[in-house]
Amino acid sequence: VLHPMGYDAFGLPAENHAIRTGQHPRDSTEASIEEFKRQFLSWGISIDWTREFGTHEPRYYRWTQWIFLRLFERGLAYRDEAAVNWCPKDQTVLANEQVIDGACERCGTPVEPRLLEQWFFKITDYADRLLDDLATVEWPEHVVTMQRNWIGRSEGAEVVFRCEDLGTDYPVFTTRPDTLFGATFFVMAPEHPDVLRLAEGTEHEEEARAYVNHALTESAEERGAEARDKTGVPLGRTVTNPVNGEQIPMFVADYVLMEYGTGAIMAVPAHDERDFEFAQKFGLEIRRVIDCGELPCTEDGPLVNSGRFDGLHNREAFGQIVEWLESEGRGKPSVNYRLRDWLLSRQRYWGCPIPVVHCPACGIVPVPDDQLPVELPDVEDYAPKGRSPLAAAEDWVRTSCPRCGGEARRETDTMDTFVDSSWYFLRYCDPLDDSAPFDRAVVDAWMPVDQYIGGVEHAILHLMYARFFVKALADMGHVGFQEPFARLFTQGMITRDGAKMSKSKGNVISPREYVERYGADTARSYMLYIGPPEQGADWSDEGVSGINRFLGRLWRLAAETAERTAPSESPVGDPSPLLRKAHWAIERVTAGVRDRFAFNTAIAAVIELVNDAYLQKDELAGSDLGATQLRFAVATAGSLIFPFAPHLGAEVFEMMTGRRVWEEPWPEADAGLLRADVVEVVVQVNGKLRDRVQVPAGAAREEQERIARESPRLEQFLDGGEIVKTVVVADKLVNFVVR
RNA sequence: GCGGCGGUGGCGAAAUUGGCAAACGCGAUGGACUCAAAAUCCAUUGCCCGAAAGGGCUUGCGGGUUCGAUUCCCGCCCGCCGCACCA
Repeated sequence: VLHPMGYDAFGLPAENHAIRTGQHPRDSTEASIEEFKRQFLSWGISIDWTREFGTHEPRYYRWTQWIFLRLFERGLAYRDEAAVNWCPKDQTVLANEQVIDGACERCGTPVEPRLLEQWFFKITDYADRLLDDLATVEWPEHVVTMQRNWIGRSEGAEVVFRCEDLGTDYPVFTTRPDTLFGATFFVMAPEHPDVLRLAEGTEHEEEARAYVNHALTESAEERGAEARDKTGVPLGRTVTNPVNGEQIPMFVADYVLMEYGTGAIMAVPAHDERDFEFAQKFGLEIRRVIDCGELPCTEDGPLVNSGRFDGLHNREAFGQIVEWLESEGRGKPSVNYRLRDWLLSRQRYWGCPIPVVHCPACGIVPVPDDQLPVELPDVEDYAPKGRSPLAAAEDWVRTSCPRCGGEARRETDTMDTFVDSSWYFLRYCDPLDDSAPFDRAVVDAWMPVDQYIGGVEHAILHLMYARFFVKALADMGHVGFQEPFARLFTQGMITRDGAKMSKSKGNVISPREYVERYGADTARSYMLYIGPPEQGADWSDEGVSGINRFLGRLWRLAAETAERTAPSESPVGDPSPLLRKAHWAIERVTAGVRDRFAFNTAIAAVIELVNDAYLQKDELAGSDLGATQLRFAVATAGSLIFPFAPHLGAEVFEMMTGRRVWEEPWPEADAGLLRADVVEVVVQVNGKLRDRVQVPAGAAREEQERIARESPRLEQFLDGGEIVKTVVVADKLVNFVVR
């Protein structure tokens, strides 16, 4: 098992903290890392420290830049002007994935649209593979669903509507080509470049201009507000519906989005709720073309009012209409995605510099590999101002063009931190390599990660970006696998009074306090005992004392046993109930941890073992045979609790055996001792519990039924009725069905 | 609206494949030890009726399948999370 530790150190939170406290982000980041490390050590967590690194170290980000250049060479990193999400508080651009309900993920400020030159990764090229390969990983269903929805693949058709007045063609994307005969109007997004040109010279020109201007100033949040009334303005033009030649009116309306499809739609009010609402408001024709339910209806059914396709089921008409359009040159099958390219440039200081220079003669020129890393320079003022603070480092910015040698300027944007974290797991495999990001043979040996663990908050962002990086690296031959994380476990979050812990809310529980008060063993065990790890929990102090008491009990039991009994080899003689319990606990802990991450019930099993030992210790300590079994049981409790409470577990084990638990193999349950000789069998009448009887384990069905039938308490419940059926479950239960 | 997860004692929770509902812990109550307290140890603790023996009820609500349902199916209610005018 590779057990590394590292720090995703670049980024906005680190920088904002530094600005607030007036320190250089490097200093505050490194101080935080020291504190983290000190805590990990005090918790007694086993980590391979030879592999430790931070993503802010030049030795690491040199290779982040190297990967960027490889993506650039393949056209997977490109620069483009785009309407982007701008956070006015953090003074930076955000990725789509970092905009939550129209607000900045980091600070909650509503984002504004801005048109800027930015760097993008072409993740959309991988949309289909990112979607299809979800079938090859063992991930929780909800995470797979979230990724699938985020990619948002829709199959449909592109259909061309022609505006005869201007002589221009407008393609639209539709998932419902079967409803084309019901298209009674046409709508464009306010951002569509042709909108104002279309309205020009018509009676609606002024109105359209005002509408577009207003729409462009609105934030995504305002515009996307739920249950908002449909608005729009006619453009005074028509387009031709290609299936029937009808002239249908054009509108501009903000319910159509420029980012999706072509920024224009055909509207079928009879079979689309949004178009229906718009048509009602503007008094437009609503024409039914599918015989389904009450309008608007999106159900299936036979076509009507659809010319020669009448009577055909809409699912069949779907393909036939597209085929016909294609033969006429007015349409073709098409696939659309919700996924957008990944905007990776940030106008901030504390990030990995983008390794390119801008040359007046050669344009954008990549920095050659042998000049990497492009080191982040120290600047006086790194507070955000809308352009990157690096632009102020004039000495650093001015450079020569690697291609022509002339004067050039460095790129001053830095990378989104998600770039840094998209390949760190590869570096963990080979962290000391200074000649390459990693050696392919080493990475291929370790990867993919057999068991990845993280919070659901990474379901889309990190987990999508890392998958994209691995696929791109695989295509370039740098790695020999397609998916980075074979199995995923999403642990829950520990909240405080139902809220996420945060310094600004002042509701942070520091583990340090508990380590100091109770010791690391109690703090660790309690965290794991509080509930199932996938579920998360609200923190409460109630219960910490229970675990602390238990560990104290185990300690005193070991001390007393060491005093009262002599060291011995493995237990011999007839098994006591305690010896059986010890093997039962081995099985519970082993299977629970291995198969289900059921740490809470694993700890409960060890508690049961210790409780039983308390009740049986006086009896067992009295005989030589019993003493060996008692020692074994206590030593077993020590080794089973070792993964959770390592300090105490190791001490207990050593007191009982004189050996070091971490040098021993994990205990194995003796299958023979897991099965009792006599089992308690439940006796039911009509499914109701009426008695319990002792039956030899593994008894024949007839034998088990006979013993149950002889139960003295049974008679009153049979009450003279006739037994019509008897259900026997071996070693468990007998149910008499009485009429 | 769509998708996902969840709802079990006073509380955190457990129940492996449809087979004893509530393991384990917290809290509470009683007892032992102590001058006393803390710590520790022992016992009781789902709800209702009953002096007890015993009986009845109980996994958000209503149905269903089954000898038997916390578990499977159908229909609701509530909570949390994600997406959301995606054509």
